[in-house]
Amino acid sequence: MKEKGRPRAFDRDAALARAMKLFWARGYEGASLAELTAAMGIRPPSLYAAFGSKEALYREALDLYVAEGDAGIWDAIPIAPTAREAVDGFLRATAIAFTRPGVPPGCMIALGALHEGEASEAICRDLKERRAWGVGVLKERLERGVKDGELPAGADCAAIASFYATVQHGMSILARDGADREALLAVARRAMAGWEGVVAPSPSIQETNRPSPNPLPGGERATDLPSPLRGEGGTRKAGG
Amino acid sequence: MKEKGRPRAFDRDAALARAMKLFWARGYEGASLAELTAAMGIRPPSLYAAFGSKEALYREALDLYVAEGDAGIWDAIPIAPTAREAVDGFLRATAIAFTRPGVPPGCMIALGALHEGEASEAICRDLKERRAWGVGVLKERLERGVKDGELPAGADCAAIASFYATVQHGMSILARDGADREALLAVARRAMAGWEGVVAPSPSIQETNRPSPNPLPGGERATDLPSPLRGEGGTRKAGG
DNA sequence: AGTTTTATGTATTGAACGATACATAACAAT
DNA sequence: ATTGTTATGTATCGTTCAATACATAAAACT
Repeated sequence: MKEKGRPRAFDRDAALARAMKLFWARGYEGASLAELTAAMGIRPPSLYAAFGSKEALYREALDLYVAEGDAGIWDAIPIAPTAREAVDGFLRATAIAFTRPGVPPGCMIALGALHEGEASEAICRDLKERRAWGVGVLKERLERGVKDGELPAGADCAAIASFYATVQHGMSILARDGADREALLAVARRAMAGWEGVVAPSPSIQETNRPSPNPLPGGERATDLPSPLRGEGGTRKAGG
Repeated sequence: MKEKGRPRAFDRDAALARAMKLFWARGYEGASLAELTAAMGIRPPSLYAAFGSKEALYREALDLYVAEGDAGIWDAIPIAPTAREAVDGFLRATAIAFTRPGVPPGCMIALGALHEGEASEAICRDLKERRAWGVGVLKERLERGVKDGELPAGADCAAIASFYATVQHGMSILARDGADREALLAVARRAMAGWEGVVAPSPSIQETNRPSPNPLPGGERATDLPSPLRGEGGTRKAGG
């Protein structure tokens, strides 16, 4: 049975895909209604009738990105034969996905809205949760690797997952800087080249905890707040 | 000798520091003139008289960030006794700097303007160049490590530098997600735990190049463009 | 045919954007 | 005191923002 009323004159899915690519390229705030409607080939009332609001459109765009825009980066992780191959495949797929011709470089979820006060706060939270979801996917596969005896019993799977997710997030910025596929694959290879050390338990004690005398004169600068950063309270002068 | 005319009634350096922190927290486009003037305690004409424009203010804010806002993350790299300690100190300093109380989490340069079409294009380029500068600092220290015999002769210093810079960029996003200092230090430790593998020549051949049968059915998804992403040309209907 | 329902195009809304005009205030030089 | 110069505060400028009012068009239902 058909719908009542005048039928929609545009392809909703196609318009959504166009919107997704624009949000992907420009971020949530960076994509204006004028640009969106132009890219989607429709006028504002059609957009609002079909999607509700800019924010609702963005959420649908995010869902579409997860479903079809990320090239299945995460799909192979749970079913990879080993944790190592899971992470390796994940990073390789990332390098390829972030440099596909015809779509914006980098990850829509990693780059979508990184500044506080930006977007609708709810969108920032949504993106953050989706990033956390990715870490969880990695973590679960790593934990299975421990159960399988592939990884050492004391491996900190949450920390390992966080590390590789961090590498992947950095690859988004690398891609935005114009790095080509080979450059991203090189990063992926190097991340995997460190695998044995990364998955080893307590890398802090095992590898990197020599007292390490800070060679910089005034070595506490990294913890102190330099003068221009200290002032916090309002020093406003002569109220209006 | 004093200046002619009415003297400035506000502390230019303090106002710039306030502007820097707001740009740092919100990004270039995310910081509005209204917010900036409120944070700086001045009115728009004073801002334009003292700094010229929002863009010029941002450039000065960037310079201030590099001079005093990044907690000297890069300063120790050239003078560290070994390349390994240089990178280790760099990542540790990053973890500390990105989680300092009182300043926004993450890096102003990494997060400042990541979307195309955003900002003034020139600012995107400026930030990109500053990121490339950081990679260069790492690369030069690594090359000295090769000369010193600390690193293997065939080490690809540019690729190693790119890898660790990528990790650092990812740490900005991790910090924006609210990760605490210990979480960032854990990432830094794991990045260093993989050091031996990362700096080894040709990690692709040595470690990670087994044929790796893609376990995902339809394994080419990562290279194909799924249907919603294919349409590129304008299919606009019934022009206005 | 007439009513109901939904979609579209034109035009516009109030708010926020970056940036200024203008009169006045505060200094140096004369 | 007068002039020249720079800074400040008030009040905007024109533009763009996300979002709609309204009349019309195109379908289903009666």
